[in-house]
Amino acid sequence: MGTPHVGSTTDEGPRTSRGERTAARLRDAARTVFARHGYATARVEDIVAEAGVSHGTFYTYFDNKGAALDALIDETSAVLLTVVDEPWEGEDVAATIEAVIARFVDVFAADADVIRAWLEATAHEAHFRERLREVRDGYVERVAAQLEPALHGTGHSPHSAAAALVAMVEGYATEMLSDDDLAERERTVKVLAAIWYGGLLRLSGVAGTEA
Amino acid sequence: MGTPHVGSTTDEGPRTSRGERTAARLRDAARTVFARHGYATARVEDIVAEAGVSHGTFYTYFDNKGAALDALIDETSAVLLTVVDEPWEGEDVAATIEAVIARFVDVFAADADVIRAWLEATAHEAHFRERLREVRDGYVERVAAQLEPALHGTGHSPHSAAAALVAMVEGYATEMLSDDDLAERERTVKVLAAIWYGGLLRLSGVAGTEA
Amino acid sequence: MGTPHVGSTTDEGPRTSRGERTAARLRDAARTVFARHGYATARVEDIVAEAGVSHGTFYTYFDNKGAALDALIDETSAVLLTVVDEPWEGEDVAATIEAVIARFVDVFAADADVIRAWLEATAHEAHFRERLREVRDGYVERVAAQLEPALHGTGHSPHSAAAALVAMVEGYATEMLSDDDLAERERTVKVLAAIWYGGLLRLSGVAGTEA
Amino acid sequence: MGTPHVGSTTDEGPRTSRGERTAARLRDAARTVFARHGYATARVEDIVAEAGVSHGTFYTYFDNKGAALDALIDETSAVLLTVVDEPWEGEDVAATIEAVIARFVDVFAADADVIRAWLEATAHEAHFRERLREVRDGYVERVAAQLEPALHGTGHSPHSAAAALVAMVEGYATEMLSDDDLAERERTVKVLAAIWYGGLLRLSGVAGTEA
DNA sequence: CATGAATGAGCTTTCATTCAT
DNA sequence: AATGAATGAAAGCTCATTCAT
Repeated sequence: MGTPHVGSTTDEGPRTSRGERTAARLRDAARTVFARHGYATARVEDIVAEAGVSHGTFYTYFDNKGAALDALIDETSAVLLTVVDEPWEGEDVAATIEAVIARFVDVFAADADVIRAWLEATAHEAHFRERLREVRDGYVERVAAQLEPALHGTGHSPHSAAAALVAMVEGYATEMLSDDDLAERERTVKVLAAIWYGGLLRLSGVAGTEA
Repeated sequence: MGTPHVGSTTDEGPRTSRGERTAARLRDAARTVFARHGYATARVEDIVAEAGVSHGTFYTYFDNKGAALDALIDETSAVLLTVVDEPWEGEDVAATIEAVIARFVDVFAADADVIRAWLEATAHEAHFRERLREVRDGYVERVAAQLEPALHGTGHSPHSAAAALVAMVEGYATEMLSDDDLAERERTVKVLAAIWYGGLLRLSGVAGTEA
Repeated sequence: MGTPHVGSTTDEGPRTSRGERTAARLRDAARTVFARHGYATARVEDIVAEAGVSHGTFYTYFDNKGAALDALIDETSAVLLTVVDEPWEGEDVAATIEAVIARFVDVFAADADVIRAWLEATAHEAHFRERLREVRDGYVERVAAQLEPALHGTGHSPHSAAAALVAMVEGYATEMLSDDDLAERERTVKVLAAIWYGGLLRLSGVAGTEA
Repeated sequence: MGTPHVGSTTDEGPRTSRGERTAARLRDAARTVFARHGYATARVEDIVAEAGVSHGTFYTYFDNKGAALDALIDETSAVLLTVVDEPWEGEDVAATIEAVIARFVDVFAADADVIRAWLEATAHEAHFRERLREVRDGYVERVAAQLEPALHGTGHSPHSAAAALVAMVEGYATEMLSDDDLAERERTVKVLAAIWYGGLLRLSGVAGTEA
């Protein structure tokens, strides 16, 4: 929130409640417009039109177009980090995995628009590439740490395994999931959890000699 | 600019061998530049500078920037469809899966630059969105058909499972793999194959009650 | 470039008085530049230089070059239609004709620059062709209606006669008249009026057997 | 024919009969394309496509686009000058006038496409303005000379009267006449001749006191 | 704080013309 | 003579950003 865009040091934002309302309108508008056109193609004019404010007002709240995306990413990555930091261990491993995946899928589904714009922006701005690496490395490492004991001595890198599992969840959730079909979401979580769990068993050498 | 452009197969092009050489130079240059800047930020001027031709020459071969990406996608998707259509069945299921994944990872690694530009372009041009859906649906369906027998009666949708496994391979290969470390690539293929196979066992109900 | 453009009445434009001033400056500049180079060869850059504003400002007020000509045509054709609608009948036919012609010549002389650009533009844009036809048909029909009684039963079409007389006045006024020589203008009006009146007599069969 | 464009001193053109054929094809094509798009908007590419030759061939025959129009104007103005120089006096003045007008209208109708392109080109190239003035002055002066005796002592300038009558015929013929309706053409000639003759009577003071 | 006119660098695209083959 | 690829100087138009009000 308010984290300035790269190179900027001033904290954007309003001091009054009227200003807070305008800022919120602009964030919402930016999100809508990024979802509609993508980040690169979105025009500041579209955003202010959507927000119902004048052109100049945008720059009262953001240093530039990138800062608006940054503000959205602030929120999304905060939520993602929260999810990563939630407790993970549990009696029933399969159920724990399913719970973790469900939480991730929920976040991805809720913020898919922001994430897609973010991913797109990584293609042309190093700043967004870095922010993505930072957050993604965060949860890949967290997952890798969880996998460590199970993979110990198998020759498989926990990091690789974590990256693969994360790629699966992320890719499915951001690109293939329609954001309103709740039943589909539940089925998806079950499939992802099964693959994750079965994959882990196989990686750890516990199962998979049959069939 | 979100503006649509002409179809995928450009009728532009040379009638002489000199022209063929120029066209190839432009395609290579486009690829290099898209890899460097992303699609949206790439300028035609960058491409012609890289190719060592004049500005106008670009338009002798392509209607616009999008047409250049289309030409690259033509090649990449042809290769992808070839991989999809290669034989799939084999005595040893685990080995077969590993072989298939290895082929996919090879293609993705080889054409990661094109694919990343393509993915980015889906954000602002419907045309590229459609081409991606077309090709991706192609291999998701192919994979789903393979999974069908194993998942029959389990309540899991072959399509979802296929989408998840494909997302894992695609995501890992295009975003997390450095394109020159061959050893890393081999380890990765083993991990992906293990997850894929173990996940399948679990999905099909064969294994996974242990642990 | 033969490309069509937006309608005649631009919704572009200023909401402030400063903007109104800029718009007027641009209209004047466009007129000057069209007079100097013709429509096709005139560059937006010439217009903004003449108006003393930046390049982008032009597009705040007009969608494109054609819209600037449209704005000028709006004014000119409004004046022309006014002249057409002024009273026409009078005691002395010859004097009435002279008065009407004088009014027309005045308008054509005053707006010859716009009209010449307009005529030129009809060569490459259908839109201007249509606007011309609309306005010209307007006064040709008005004149034809006046001639009707006199030509009744003569076998001559009032429309043809009107078209011929209008062509004479239009052609003379826009192409052959220098716009500052007032004495020349007065002599011209007398000649045109004499031809018009004598021509009518002859067409109506009243005179012309002599000589 | 072969008169080079302004500034050029080489006589364009072919030495062989094959070359002559190509030149003719290009002239025809230029005429067609100028008629379709106007002079400014016509592209050399359109002309060569219409002629069925390659791009470079155009420049074997013409120094530039203007030279192609010049070649067409060469033909048209030659015909116009011929008409002007044809005998003019006759027993029956009214009949003579009608004959002269008929010849003019025929030429204008036949070459309306060239003339329209020529008129348009006067808007942006001084060269064509000069050629037009030259030819037009030619027949205006010729007509003025004919009117001289009749207008002597009336206070009306023979030049003005000639210019008005020429403007009428030119304007009507190039802008208002459809080029294929022969009956319309005949009626038009009668109307123009009547106005011309009646106008003259009036100008010379012979008639017009009635009505 | 909000407004919206003004800026101008930047990018795409076009097309007359040249020239090696 | 004919070809068509290559050139590069123009334009046109867009849009992030600034700033006077």
